[in-house]
Amino acid sequence: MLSLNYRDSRPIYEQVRDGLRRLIITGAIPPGDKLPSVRAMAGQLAINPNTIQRAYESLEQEGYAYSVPGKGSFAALPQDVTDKRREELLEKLDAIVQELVYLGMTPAEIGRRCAAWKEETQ
Amino acid sequence: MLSLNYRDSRPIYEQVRDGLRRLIITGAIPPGDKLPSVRAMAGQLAINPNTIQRAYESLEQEGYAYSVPGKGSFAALPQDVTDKRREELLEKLDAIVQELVYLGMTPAEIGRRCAAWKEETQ
DNA sequence: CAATTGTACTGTATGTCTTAGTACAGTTAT
DNA sequence: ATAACTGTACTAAGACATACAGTACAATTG
Repeated sequence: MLSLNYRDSRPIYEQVRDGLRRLIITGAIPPGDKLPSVRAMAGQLAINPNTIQRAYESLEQEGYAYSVPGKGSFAALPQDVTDKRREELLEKLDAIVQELVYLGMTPAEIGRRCAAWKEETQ
Repeated sequence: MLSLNYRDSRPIYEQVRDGLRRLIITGAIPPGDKLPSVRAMAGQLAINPNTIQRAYESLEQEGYAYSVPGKGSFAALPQDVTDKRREELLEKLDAIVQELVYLGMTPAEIGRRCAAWKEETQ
């Protein structure tokens, strides 16, 4: 379900959170579906349950999950959260385009590359 | 010349390095030009000289600068470094496009936005 | 009742970041 | 030559984040 990269400079709990966010946004984990329990996820990834709990807390604070004591944690994907995420990504997109332009690429060239983007190439 | 954001989660030395990289890539600091001395830069930003030295070390390791003991540190922008940077940025671009597509935007829509990018709007 | 769930603690170990201070060799300007 | 600069290399200390270990409790489920 998820994999950790210990060469990555990002903390483990951020890798877990970002990985789950990706699975939720892509629909791999539909909203309402139950996430693995804190202890199960920790055992599967061979890390401390506290680290998973922290990842779930962060994910819940972002709006991509909610937890019910005694029942479990569940995926969520409300409209306002996706709207906010889209704005964040567009800001990053603009910054990257700007630097690419300074590095010699034309906006049209970058635009063609984005428009030609295909899911199966990823 | 540069500004620090203490709310930013990135360490200071990375902010300095990234800021200088940007100034060099955009041409604000032409290759061969002298960067502020470690101590001058530290005084201007009101931080420790060690932190600036670390930023310069990192910048030099990336290839955007070179240092000469007794003389100073200087900007650089060799072709192979810009090529590598462009590859890094294109990878990030693809990842962002992928997520934007899952969030409902079409590749064509994203492509148009990039193609319409204007420097003066930044 | 027993097992599982999320949650909340305490404590410890480790690594990174930053500052402070000192020192040395090379370069530049006086 | 002398003084003032330059990059560079250390040590030491403190603050902070990360991760792990262990324990505990209330709510839910079988």
